[in-house]
Amino acid sequence: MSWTDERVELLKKMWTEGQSASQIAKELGGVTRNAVIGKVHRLGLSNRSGGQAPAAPASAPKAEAKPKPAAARPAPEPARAAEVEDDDDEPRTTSAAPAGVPSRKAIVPAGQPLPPQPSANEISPEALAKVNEIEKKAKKLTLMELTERTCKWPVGDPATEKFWFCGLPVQAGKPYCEAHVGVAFQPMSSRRDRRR
DNA sequence: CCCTGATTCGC
DNA sequence: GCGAATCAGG
Repeated sequence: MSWTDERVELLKKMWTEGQSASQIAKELGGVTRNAVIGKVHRLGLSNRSGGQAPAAPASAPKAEAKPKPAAARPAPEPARAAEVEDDDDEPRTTSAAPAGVPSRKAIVPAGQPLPPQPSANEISPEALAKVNEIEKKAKKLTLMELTERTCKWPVGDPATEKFWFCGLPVQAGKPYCEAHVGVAFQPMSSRRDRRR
């Protein structure tokens, strides 16, 4: 595969959107993430545009050159339904998942395990905010698409069609992504202390 | 281990 | 210019 105009554009677009090199590579097809990264560099969009690279004299051994793209991202793009096949014309009874803590106001079949309900009470507002944030980027995987390393946090009502799993990459050996781990594993109740 | 981007260097 | 291999970090 060669870097046609279109492909380069898609690359730019996705990179700007904050997609990872591997995701871009997957989307483009026929290239590896290395290829993508290499191209990104050649195109000179490794760092955020606008700002000029601070003149880095060859004599300066910049040990902390970490132009992390993440820091470059000005604002998360609004979710654009691209690859997700969402063509059912089905009436959205529950409507799009409000995102946030998996809510199940609707009917939950008896006997069905509820989604991980974080004790419904005091959860770091920050953690919740974080969850809301990342759920916009959720891959919205189906049960079948889950792997050992995709976040298995359920969103929506299992009884409806509008149900999916976060699907973002988990980090350690945890079942959830970073954000969801935050609300899933609460630090044990700060019980004054329970000396052994 | 999984992932990320960064860099190098033969092609 | 390209990208696999490698490096460096989380």
